[in-house]
Amino acid sequence: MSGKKIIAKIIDSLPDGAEQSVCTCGGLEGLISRLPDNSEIEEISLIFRALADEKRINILSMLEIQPLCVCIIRAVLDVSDSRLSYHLSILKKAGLITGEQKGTWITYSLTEKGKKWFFSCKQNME
Amino acid sequence: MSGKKIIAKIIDSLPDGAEQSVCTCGGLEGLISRLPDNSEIEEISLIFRALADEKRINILSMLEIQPLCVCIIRAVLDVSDSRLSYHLSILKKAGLITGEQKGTWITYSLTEKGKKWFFSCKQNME
DNA sequence: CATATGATTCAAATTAATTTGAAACAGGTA
DNA sequence: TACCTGTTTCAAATTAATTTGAATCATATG
Repeated sequence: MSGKKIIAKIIDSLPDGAEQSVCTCGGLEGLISRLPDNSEIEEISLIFRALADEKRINILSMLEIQPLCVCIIRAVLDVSDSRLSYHLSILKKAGLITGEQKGTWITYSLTEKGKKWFFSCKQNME
Repeated sequence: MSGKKIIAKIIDSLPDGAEQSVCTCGGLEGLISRLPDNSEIEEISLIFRALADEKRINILSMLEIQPLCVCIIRAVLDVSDSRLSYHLSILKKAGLITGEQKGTWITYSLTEKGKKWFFSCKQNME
């Protein structure tokens, strides 16, 4: 079934007058065409899922002050090693932080992406 | 146990040299004092949890274009009524959208908060 | 090389979020 | 009133995220 036909079918299922209410954007078709594409939506929600945890927000808050080794983060947050590693890995996968080995220790810091997102978060909370 | 004593205990548990690495922010104590407080952290993660879902990002994208009734959103996203209601309720609880009854229909739109967060999300994705 | 320490990985258990379908609710109309 | 339609609510089932503790890895040092 073609795109046009699918849209026609959707419109058909709407109550009377609903389609007309979509007036400023080229109807249902215009609406659908202006949604972000799937890969972008996936990337956005990967980042938001990474940000959607209190421990991880605390980690970002600490790293915004200065790069820190795992043991300091661990001490401040009072969590187990493996639990902290898990949260760090989520932030790393989302591209918000990066870790650099320095001898035995690993020092984490915000990436540019991490700084950008955390900064706008802070702004929006003001 | 007092705050100072707790911090002293934490420092005690750190490997040699770790505390000295926290140099630019007044040591562990300075670090802890600069973390956001709990209520703020909770509010932030409520918002991020609301944003951490692909359907909900799509909903916000649609509402950014114009206010829409439930049946249009439902048609575009192709989800069941109850599933859509669930996602709308999450966004509403986070204060990102608001619904206004217009006759039989309910029209949802972005709140100021919703616009602010969604805008900075778009900016960060550029 | 053996050992110690900082950090990660893995699988199992727990907890939280999402989906589903049935039932209920609310406004409009005959 | 009774009914229809758009929407929400609820409980049960499913799926995803998080936590836990043991095992492993990696680097430094005796």
